[in-house]
Amino acid sequence: MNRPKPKLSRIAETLGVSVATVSNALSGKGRVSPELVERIRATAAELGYVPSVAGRALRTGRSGVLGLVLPNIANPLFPQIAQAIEHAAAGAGYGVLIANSRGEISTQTEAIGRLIERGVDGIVIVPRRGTRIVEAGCPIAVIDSPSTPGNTVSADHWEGGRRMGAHLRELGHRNVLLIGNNTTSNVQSDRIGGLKAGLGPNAATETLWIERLEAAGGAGCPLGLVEKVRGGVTAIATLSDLTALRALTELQGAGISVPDTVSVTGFDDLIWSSVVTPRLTTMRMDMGSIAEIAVTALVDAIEGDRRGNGGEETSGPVSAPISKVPMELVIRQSTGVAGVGSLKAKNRTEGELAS
Amino acid sequence: MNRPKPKLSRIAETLGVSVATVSNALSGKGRVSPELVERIRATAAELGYVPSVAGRALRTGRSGVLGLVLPNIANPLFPQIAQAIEHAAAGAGYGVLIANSRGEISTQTEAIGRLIERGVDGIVIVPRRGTRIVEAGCPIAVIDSPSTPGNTVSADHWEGGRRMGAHLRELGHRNVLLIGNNTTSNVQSDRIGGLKAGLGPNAATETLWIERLEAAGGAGCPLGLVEKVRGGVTAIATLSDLTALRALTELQGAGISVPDTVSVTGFDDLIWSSVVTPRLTTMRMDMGSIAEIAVTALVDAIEGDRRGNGGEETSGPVSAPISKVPMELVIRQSTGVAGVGSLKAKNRTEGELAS
DNA sequence: TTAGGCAGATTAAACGATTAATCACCTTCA
DNA sequence: TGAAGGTGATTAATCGTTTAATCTGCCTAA
Repeated sequence: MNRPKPKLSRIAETLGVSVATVSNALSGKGRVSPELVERIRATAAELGYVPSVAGRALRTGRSGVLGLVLPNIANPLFPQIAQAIEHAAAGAGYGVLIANSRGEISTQTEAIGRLIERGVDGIVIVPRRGTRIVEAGCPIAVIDSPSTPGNTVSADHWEGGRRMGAHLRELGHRNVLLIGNNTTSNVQSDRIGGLKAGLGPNAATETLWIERLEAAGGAGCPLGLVEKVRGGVTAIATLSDLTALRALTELQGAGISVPDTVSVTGFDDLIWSSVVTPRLTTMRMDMGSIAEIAVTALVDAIEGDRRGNGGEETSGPVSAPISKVPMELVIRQSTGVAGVGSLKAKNRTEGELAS
Repeated sequence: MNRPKPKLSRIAETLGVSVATVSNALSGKGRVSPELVERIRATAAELGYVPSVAGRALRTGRSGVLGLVLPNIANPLFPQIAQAIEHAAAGAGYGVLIANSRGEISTQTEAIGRLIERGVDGIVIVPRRGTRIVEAGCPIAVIDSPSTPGNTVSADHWEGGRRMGAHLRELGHRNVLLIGNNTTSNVQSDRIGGLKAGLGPNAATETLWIERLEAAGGAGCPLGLVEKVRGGVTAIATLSDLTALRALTELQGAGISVPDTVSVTGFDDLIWSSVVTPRLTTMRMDMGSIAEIAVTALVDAIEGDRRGNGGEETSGPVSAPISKVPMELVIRQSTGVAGVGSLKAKNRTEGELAS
């Protein structure tokens, strides 16, 4: 059991051929007779040969590693993104190096720098809202929103919003409260725009921004939803499942029934959306497709550098053939027909504990 | 602006010295006169020199990259872990390559293999429950539970449970429902054990396992908490915030007040715990310390290979001086004194309940 | 005076893979 | 018979860094 990491030269001397031939056989590039290729493959497998990434990287100038920069690694959406990117990258033969930018814009630049120093071939980045990445010294795939300049691919947030709005309209909701986090996010503006379009011109909407509310009331302060419901709101459409959850518990804690009295919707289909009671109606992103498109575009740019355009190094955002990926409406239990259990009917319905 | 990636030799010829001297000066290893070191440092900075990871890796045999394997990348705890590990690794000068094992045991082995092929110097792994990692061809830091053999470091889940139990006992709870996911997790057994110890011998406890419940009732099925509360349970201690959330909404949806009628506790302090109403009392892990200890132990093993024990390569789980990190009790609004708003009191005010 | 020692540099050999250039040999056709 | 062409393999250079070994003066002590 004394095999100190077999290298090309070991295979070569085992078979009595040159390293170059072994390399050619394994990569299928040079001219090697079919039967020799077969023998080389066999002994390589037998010896458990694993090419040295370092050696290859040094020679070819490419590391086979992609960087992944996320705006806020603690974001509950992160697992989905990371998993999807990792999977897509692995499929294309790339590894994924992570870096977080902790929401700070300076840290984001620094994180990119660290990745470059580590020799990544390309970077997938979900930019901090309001940031625009232009240059970085290597190809970049930007996942933000279709309305962001330089965006490579993302979910079709506007259309997602529109369909969610339509869903509520079809249920008869005409007085809807919209809740977002902050006004500067392109993703959130897209969703809001779509939501309003889907609800149609006959619906009355009001928009609440949590960031503003908390600036006054402190983090985690009540959103004052009970008053809104008393004021006639029959549906609350949030721009994130986290907010939906916050709304849901605030309402339930006040004894307001969801969805009988008021419907609640979210966005993103986060992990808990399907375990809470009532299970959350939400709009899911197809992270798999998004990741696949982003990684493919990136890899094309990386490998195109070597082949096609002689020496013209891509450096900056790449573009993909498809840049908007449809979202999927997941109808569960938190939305219902408007007016079923209006606040007046509340006492009667709540009495039936066993229902 | 024509700087095609300055390398050592460029600095060398700019100053008219040899590459070796430059290398020595920059690494502080050989013998170089202080003033020359200074000059070399200066021109290196001026030229914007960045060492080639590939070249260094090839020569030293070390890549400066750590692998991170997670049992289920979709786990809501993942962001915290990934962020902490990435931060600790960056502090030690290492990058982090991610790999997910999608919960499958075979995928976990395969993920480890891919990391090794990419030349990682060490691996941090949160093993799938029930798995035991013995060998992998490089140093490994295992983050599981103190009662797992081969564990490197983890939170003190038992003590965390004990303190949570004590908290409930002090509030007067003597009839407590425990909810876990599955019986095979060491982490969960530790927490349950501690919980029972903390509640003391005078408390009656019953344990619910979600995995079993769902095997019969389907994923996301009701946990039947209302009946338990009717049966006299005054507190529900869950082994995860996700479960706590599930319990909380199930109770609230049925019109049961938390914490007046029943207290609910979680574990892990996940992102939403502080935004739901009532905010969740939970037990937080110090992921920062855990990650720091894991990475330090790993780096010691990696760099010790080269120096101390000549040629004796560490390969497999490493151990750390401190292996149990205290958890922090976060008391918020979901726990209260037992018996404040018992179901009987509730019945009297709100009228009789059906069935 | 000279051997020894040391500081401060240089030389040169790796590390493992890729690849352009070259070579030896065999066919084939003029 | 000999030149051209093709096939299958080899040679050798190269990627950028590290590091053991070596070299060159110069200072000191015997």
